[in-house]
Amino acid sequence: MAINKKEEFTVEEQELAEFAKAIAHPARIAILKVLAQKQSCICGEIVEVLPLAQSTVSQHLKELKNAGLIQGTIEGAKSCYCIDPEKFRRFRTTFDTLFALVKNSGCC
Amino acid sequence: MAINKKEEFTVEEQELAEFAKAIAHPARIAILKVLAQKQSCICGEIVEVLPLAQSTVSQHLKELKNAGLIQGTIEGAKSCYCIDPEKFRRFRTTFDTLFALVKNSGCC
DNA sequence: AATGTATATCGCAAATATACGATAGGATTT
DNA sequence: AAATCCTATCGTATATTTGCGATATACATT
Repeated sequence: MAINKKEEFTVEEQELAEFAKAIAHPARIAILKVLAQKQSCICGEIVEVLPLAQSTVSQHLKELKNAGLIQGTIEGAKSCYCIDPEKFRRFRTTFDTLFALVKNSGCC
Repeated sequence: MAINKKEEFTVEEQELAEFAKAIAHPARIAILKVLAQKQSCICGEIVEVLPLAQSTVSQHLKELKNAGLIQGTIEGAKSCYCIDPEKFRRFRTTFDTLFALVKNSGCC
């Protein structure tokens, strides 16, 4: 049981689900907001602002990076994370495709 | 460990995370598409189309219902599910608020 | 009343996510 | 060179999600 059946859906469905999962936690939304506001990309500042341990924040950053919504590069001793607006546009396009289908759906 | 820290974020962040979680699985996206296309709301047809057991589909429907993205009413012996466009608009608005912050975010 | 049909829920197993402390390793500072 | 700082990763505990079969329930049909 609990076999992974995700592969049996379309690529678009899987892609949108992946994006959605990336922002399916308030901590990760908060991280994105911090990155957007600061315009710069200091990891340590995120840890300071969030009510989570450093290791937990690092894990959330990794998930956002895996989904492609942020990029991370090593900047000397520190790590520099920043939003990938391109991927975010793709996220919105994919979501809007679903929304377009759904928005005029009548109810019984 | 693994204490739930979600409460420590803003209501908006929690709300968007909830919506996102609802569509964070390809099966649930597929269900929404079926409901949107058919315009009517027959649960049995969803089970036929998806590569999942009836009980699993029922569970996914429950999660979509909990998130408010669909409504479900008992229609005789059958159950009638349909999309709630109002909630979906709210989803999009909440997402767009994040997107607006993020879209012009420069990178290092 | 008995049978069949449709759907929800229970109980379980496996997988994944969440969270932390400890630790490792690479820079920077002293 | 040693100490310190920053961040990633490992190990671990717990919680949640995913999936199914079996069962219960509610209506429909015979």
